[in-house]
Amino acid sequence: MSRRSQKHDLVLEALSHSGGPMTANELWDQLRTESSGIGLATVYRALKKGVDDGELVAVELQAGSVRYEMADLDHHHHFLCSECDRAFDIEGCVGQVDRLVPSGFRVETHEILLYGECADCRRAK
Amino acid sequence: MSRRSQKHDLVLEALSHSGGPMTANELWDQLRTESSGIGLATVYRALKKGVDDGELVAVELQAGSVRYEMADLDHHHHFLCSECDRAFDIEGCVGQVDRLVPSGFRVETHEILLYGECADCRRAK
DNA sequence: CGCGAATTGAGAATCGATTATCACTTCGCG
DNA sequence: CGCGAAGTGATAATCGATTCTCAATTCGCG
Repeated sequence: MSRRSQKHDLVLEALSHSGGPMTANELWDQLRTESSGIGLATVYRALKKGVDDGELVAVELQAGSVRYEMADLDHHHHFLCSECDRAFDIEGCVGQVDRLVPSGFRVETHEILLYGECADCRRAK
Repeated sequence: MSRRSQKHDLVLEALSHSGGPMTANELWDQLRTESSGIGLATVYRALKKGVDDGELVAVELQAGSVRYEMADLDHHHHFLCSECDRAFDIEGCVGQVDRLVPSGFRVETHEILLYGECADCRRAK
């Protein structure tokens, strides 16, 4: 269960503490200024391996940016701040989502995405 | 209220009949084989103008692809087929979505996205 | 310590999506 | 018909995201 390398650990570590899914770039920004620093390529490598190993999942909330989150989280959804562009996890789920689907279709999963302004950005005004 | 050109009409026309939001490429594929043909650049121009004029809205359901739909549709959501990658409109909405949001956040809008297999793809098996 | 394998970082290369360019065509109108 | 403005299409250029390359570094282990 030990992770292969320190840098990969850094990435998974960061994701397990973040309050929401992060892009490669966000992770890089955060990690490169910390203690040891990290290269963008390494962030991408860690993310890819994480997904391959089933530890991470990719979430696509926007065109142009794939975010990643830990695969073992409970069912939840996301909030995307239109101001700072950060994504936040949201607990809970509304019921009966699946019954919206037209007959003949088969639902595998669903995503609920709330758009708006996060607490930090509201406070900052 | 008359639209500026035939080609722009073609694009809006196609979108008003599609059962869901479409990408520039999907529109191009569909329109270039029809009667008059159309260039990809023109599709993009029509989409941009449509959004600027408020007739179209962009919907981002996936990383890497922006789709467009008519702006005057009733509140609805989307189904994305994991097989053929097409998007479909879904009528209705579950209630109380907004109450999921953590305190301090302000929700402007929301999207519900169902993933699965569409009727056509299921039938084709 | 000392070697071979794996990891890393910086930057180049690539990739798909979108936009810009420019010569040609079409349209509105006198 | 004849002109100028607007629209169009093919393709080149651009853009941001991601991947590749390769030399340097670090790690596991005898």
